[in-house]
Amino acid sequence: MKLATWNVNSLRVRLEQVLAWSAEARPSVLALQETKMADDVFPTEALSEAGWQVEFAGQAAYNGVAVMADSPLERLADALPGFDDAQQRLLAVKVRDLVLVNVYVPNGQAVGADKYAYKLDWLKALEAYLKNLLQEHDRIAVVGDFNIAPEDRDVHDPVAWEGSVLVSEQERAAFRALCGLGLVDSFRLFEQPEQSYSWWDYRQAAFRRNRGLRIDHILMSPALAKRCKGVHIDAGPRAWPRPSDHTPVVAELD
DNA sequence: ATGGCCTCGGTTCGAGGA
Repeated sequence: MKLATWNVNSLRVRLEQVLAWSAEARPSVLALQETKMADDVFPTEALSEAGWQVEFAGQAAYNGVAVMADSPLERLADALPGFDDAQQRLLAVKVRDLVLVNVYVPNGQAVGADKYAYKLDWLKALEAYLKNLLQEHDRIAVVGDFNIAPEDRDVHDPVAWEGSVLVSEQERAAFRALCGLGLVDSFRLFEQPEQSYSWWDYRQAAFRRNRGLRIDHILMSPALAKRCKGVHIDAGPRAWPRPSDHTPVVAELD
């Protein structure tokens, strides 16, 4: 089975691309971020006509997460427990024989900004939530847009980016703390092309010049990682007309 | 280079993203 994640930067704008890509790639589970739409306008009908079961937790204009799958979905959580958050950034479901936690981690805007503090607080609450979840379940995948490039090799120009938001040491430490719970960055379980990225700025012809960051991730608990046969970034949709600035990341599991 | 580009809400531009 395939497990995929994609920040679509507006599901309203990208619905046809999501339908096209999912029909071609045939993931069993696809986690979406930045759907940017309220639940009452979510395109349930178009997706179910294409054979997908869906769960979603959205809001107008910003944020919003959703999961589509070829199998029944059971919602476990649509917010971080104990964290007062007006923004829809998390959706945890049971699907097939695993627990999927779909996250849209805050961007942080700039190191030291209020939004940066919110990002770090959010990541702390995520860590606490996942610590508990790992005590209850063996097979867990934590996927989505983490807005963190874990290492310099995940950054096209580490010198230019040094210390800035998405790569700062505090953000990277928060990412490592998640790995410290036993979760593994599944992409790095396998040999990968150098300069592999999942996001490219819309400006400066960044995609054509491959000036990107790897900030979209699929973390796996040990039991799930054992079943992982490969992970790749599918940069195809980033080259389509009117693309999202992110592209799908795909894991293959036994 | 103080930016460049894209999406949204709601107007004819500002906020937010990364």
